[in-house]
Amino acid sequence: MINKSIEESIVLSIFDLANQLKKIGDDVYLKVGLTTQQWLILLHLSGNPNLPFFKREKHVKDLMASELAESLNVSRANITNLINVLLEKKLIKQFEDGQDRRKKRLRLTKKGIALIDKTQPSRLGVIHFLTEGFSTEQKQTFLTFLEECMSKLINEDDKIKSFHKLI
Amino acid sequence: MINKSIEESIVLSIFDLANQLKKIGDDVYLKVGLTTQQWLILLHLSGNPNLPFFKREKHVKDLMASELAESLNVSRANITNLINVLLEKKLIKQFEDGQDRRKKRLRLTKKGIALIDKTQPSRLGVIHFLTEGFSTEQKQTFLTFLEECMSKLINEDDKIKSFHKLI
DNA sequence: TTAAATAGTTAATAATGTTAACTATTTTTA
DNA sequence: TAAAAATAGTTAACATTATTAACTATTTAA
Repeated sequence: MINKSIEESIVLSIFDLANQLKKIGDDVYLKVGLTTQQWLILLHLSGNPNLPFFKREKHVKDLMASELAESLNVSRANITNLINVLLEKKLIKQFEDGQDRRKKRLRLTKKGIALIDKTQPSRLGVIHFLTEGFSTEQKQTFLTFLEECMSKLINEDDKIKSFHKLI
Repeated sequence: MINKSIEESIVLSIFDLANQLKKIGDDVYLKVGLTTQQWLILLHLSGNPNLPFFKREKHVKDLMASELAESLNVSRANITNLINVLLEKKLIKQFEDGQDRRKKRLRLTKKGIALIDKTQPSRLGVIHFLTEGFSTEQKQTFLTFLEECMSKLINEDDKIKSFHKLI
C-alpha cells in the first residue's frame, strides 16, 4: 500500500502542470506557426530575465546554440535543427563571433521581435490568471522553492545519482 | 524591454524543473528497461494516491486505457502503443470488463508490482532530498498553489482560450 | 607543438506523439 | 423501439522531437 505524501504530491503535480502548460503552449504557438520549443528559443534570444537560465548566470553577449542546448537541457544537434527552422522563417539571424571563429551568435530579427511582442499579452494574461489569488509572499515562497529544487538538481548531481544506485 | 516578474518566473521555473525531473526519470527508468511514460502508467496502475488524477476523481475499478489517456493528457492511440510494450514485458495484464464489453481493464502483474516496489526507495529518496528544508506549512501552500493552477487550467478552459484570441 | 576541449553540423535512428478511419458496443433520443 | 450519437479500443500513415556517433574547424591547455 502506498501512502499519501505531500512531497510526492508536489513532484507529481509539477509534472502534471508542466505537461498541461506545454499543451496549451502548443495550441497557442501553432497559431503563429511555431512549436513550444521553437518559441522558447525566441524567448531566450529576447533576453527574458525571468528565464531560469538567465538567473543562474548573466549573459552579456548574444547567445550561442550550445548555450541554448544547456538551458533547454537537450543535445546540440537538436538545437541545430530547431535553429534551422527559425532561420528559414527569418525569425532569427546567425553571425560569427569576432573573437572565436568556432562560435556563432544568434539574434532575433525584427520579425522575431514582432512575433514575441505579439504573443506577449496573451501569455502574460494566462500567467496572471493562473497566479492570482496568492499573496506576493506566497508567490515568493513558491519561486524560492522551485529555484532551490533546481539548484539541488544541478549542483548536487552526485547526491541525486547516489539514490539511483539503490535500483 | 521585458520586466522581471515573479509570476512569469514561477511558470518558467515549473517548466524547467519538470524538464529536469523528466531527464532524471529517463536515466533511472532506463536501468529497468522503461521510459518515463511507461513507468508513469505503472504508477497509475499501482493506484498511487499522490497522482493528481486520483485526487481529481476517485476510482474504484481498475483503470482503462482511455482513463490513462485523460490523465497523461495524450491520445488514446498513443496509450495503446505504450500498453502494448508493457504487456509484452509482462508488467501489466489486460482483461475485459464484465459489465461493458467495449472496455478493457488494466492491472499490474506480480512482476509489475515488484518493479514498482524496487524503484520506490530511490524515487522517494530523491523527492525527499529535493523538498527538505521547507516547513510542512510551506509545502502545503505550495501544493495548494499547484492544485489551484491545475484546476483553473482544467475547469476554466474557456477563460484560458479567451486570452489566446489576442493573438 | 601536440593533445584536449569546444562549437557546430550531418546522418542514421529511436521514441513519442498525432490524426483519420475503422470495428464493436452501449447509450441516448426522436 | 429503431436510428443516431457516443464511447472504447485499434490500426496505419505520418510528423516532431529527440538521441548518439562521427566528422570538421578552431581554440586552449599541457
